[in-house]
Amino acid sequence: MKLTKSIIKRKALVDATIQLINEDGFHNAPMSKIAKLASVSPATIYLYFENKQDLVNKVFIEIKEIFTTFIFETYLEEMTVEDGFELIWRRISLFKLEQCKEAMFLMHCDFNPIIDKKIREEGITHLQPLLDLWQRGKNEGIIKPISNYLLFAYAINPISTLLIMQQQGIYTINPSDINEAYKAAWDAIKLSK
Amino acid sequence: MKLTKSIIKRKALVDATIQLINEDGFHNAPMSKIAKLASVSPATIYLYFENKQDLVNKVFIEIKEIFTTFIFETYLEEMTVEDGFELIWRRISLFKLEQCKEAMFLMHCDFNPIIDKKIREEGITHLQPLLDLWQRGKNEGIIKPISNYLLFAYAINPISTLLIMQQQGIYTINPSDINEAYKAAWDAIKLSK
Amino acid sequence: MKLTKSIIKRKALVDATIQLINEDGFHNAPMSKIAKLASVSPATIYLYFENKQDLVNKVFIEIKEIFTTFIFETYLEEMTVEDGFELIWRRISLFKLEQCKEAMFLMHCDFNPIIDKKIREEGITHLQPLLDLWQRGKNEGIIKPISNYLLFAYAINPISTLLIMQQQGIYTINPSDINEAYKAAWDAIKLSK
Amino acid sequence: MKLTKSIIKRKALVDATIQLINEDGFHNAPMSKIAKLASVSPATIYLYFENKQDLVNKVFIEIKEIFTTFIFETYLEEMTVEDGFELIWRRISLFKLEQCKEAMFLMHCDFNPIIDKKIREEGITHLQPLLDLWQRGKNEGIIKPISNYLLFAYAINPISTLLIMQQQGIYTINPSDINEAYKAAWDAIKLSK
DNA sequence: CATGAATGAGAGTTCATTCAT
DNA sequence: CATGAATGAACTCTCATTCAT
Repeated sequence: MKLTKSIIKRKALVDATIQLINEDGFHNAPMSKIAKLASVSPATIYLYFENKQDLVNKVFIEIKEIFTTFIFETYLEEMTVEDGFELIWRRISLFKLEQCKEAMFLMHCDFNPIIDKKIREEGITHLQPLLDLWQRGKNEGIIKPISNYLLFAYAINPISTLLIMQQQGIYTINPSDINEAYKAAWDAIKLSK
Repeated sequence: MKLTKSIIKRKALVDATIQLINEDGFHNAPMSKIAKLASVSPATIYLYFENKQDLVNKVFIEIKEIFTTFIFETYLEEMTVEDGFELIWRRISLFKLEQCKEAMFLMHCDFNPIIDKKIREEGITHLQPLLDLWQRGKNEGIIKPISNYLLFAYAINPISTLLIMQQQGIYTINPSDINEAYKAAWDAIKLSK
Repeated sequence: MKLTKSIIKRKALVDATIQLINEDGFHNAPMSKIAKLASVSPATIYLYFENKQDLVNKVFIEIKEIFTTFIFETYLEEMTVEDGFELIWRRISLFKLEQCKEAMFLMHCDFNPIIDKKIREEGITHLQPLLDLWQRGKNEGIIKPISNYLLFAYAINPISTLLIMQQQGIYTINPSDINEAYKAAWDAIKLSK
Repeated sequence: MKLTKSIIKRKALVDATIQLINEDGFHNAPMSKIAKLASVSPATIYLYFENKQDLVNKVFIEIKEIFTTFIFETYLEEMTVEDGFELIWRRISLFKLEQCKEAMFLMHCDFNPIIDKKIREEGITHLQPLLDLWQRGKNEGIIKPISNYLLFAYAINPISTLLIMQQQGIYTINPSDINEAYKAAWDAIKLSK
């Protein structure tokens, strides 16, 4: 796979978009600034993307894909519910902590009306293998028989809350937090006897 | 008497700001649109607020104050840790579900760089009575001995996640969810023997 | 002559106008600022003046009248040309140095297109007694037989140049300058044998 | 070649600025009007200048430089004091009469608080060769031993007064005036035996 | 007479987008 | 493919003026 000049430029644009929207918000991330950070002309953006909306949409879709691939990369359907959940949970946390620029960008888009409604309406369907695992857990009496959205809100999203607070400079996540966070996530959704 | 008119106009501006920033984001909520929704001239905004930044800052501070007052209104320090926590938790949920415009606006501001850093840096200090309660819970061996930020992320914030998803039209919270959510919150932070 | 409340307010407005236009220029001297400095409501200005243009025009005319009255107050037509000129010259200088706010304001208006053309077209006709004196001086062979405008430019206006430079903070007029200035003025216009 | 177009547009903007500020004053010379007179979009101004203040500052500095270069272009330090002074004086007059738009603009800026203080504080230092000449004249007992600012006010600035009056339509400079003006200037500053 | 509140019109400025090269 | 120059539209904000009281 040859990395032509074009691909490099496109990548630079995607990275610049992520960085600037994270730092300054969608407003205050003008095309000219994005272009400058990517070291291209503003006009060049329009060779790769239709317009600003399309740029943000495409970046969102691509990053989300990378995220989804990453978190399920090591997951096997044969795993037990608890093992599978922990694995996925730790992959998600790993991604959010190590690729936090990308993770922050996804959260921005989830929350702000900056990407097209249609794209955002997919909701949590990209987590399908996790949803399937939870279903299995419910069937086996291991996971609470509650809505997937509740499970998501209590088991998956809190780590994002921590990340946001860290990004805002009001909290610093330290290594032991991760284990404690996992414990809390599991306690929140597991069915106690 | 003379103040009445002013107060009405100011209130209309605050409401318009909340609604438009919720719907369209800070960008795409131009002063002219805010003015029109509040049925005043754009110039009138500047009689009540110094500029757009000041408008958003002030709305944030005022709504946050209303929120904080509301959630602790019925709380008494004599309550047991578990009773106190449940009470506060339910007041928070009640506010977020019934005054969801205001709640959404607060979340917008917590996440986006649209209000001044100094104001946002207060973090979760406005929840002081809850933090004190948690401290008591930790001392009594009832609450997990983990960071308040972790407790917040797992016990308080998930309800916001649900609200956002509902606002986005991808989920509808139903009455039984609230009880299940409370159970999950408590399971996540309580110290099991 | 009773100083009613009205007259006091009008005077305050005139003074405020002079001060603000001197300090900040016509632009940057908004009606609201003028009103505030005069301690009245913006609306009150319109009880005394038709609009901003009218305000500036009237202030100009009134100050110019005060100036003209002052500089000829002690002049007698029986004086010799040289005595009469020196007397008027020194009265002009005295006014410009001691009532320099008012003097600066007149200069502003002479130079800027801020007062109505018709009013400014009067030119130097308000100096009629001086022009008459110069005519006498020309007839008597004491003053150079050149245009009154030239005489004005060389004998009267330079003191304004000094005042402006002082106001700008690039020069400080000291007492001996006045005598030297008078000497230069006289040398410039007197007819040498 | 590529720069040509830019230089043309920039020049048009500078000219438009001079003309409009002369005619209407700093106030009443809105960017939109300047743009229209220069036949460009308002936004284009901001490609060449940071803002309105910067535009006026830069125009002032550039015109002043042209003026200074012009008036000393034919001057030689070997000249006698009287010859040198007459030469410079006549170059100054020539510039003010023939490039009167530019000359008027410089006067506007000298008088009004429309350019930055720092730039205006240079005062008459741009006339250094003339100031040196005057010093020589004082040493040789040819020029009155008085402040350079007095010399400036009486020998150099009066021609501006005439120009202003002409611009205002209340006087018309005729050719013989120039010689008479020079005579008056010299009489005002030369030391009589 | 006097006012504080209100505003329409227009100021300076920015920005997503286009186009000649 | 890539660009710098250019722009119309829209933004935030100001101000001379008015009006209900």
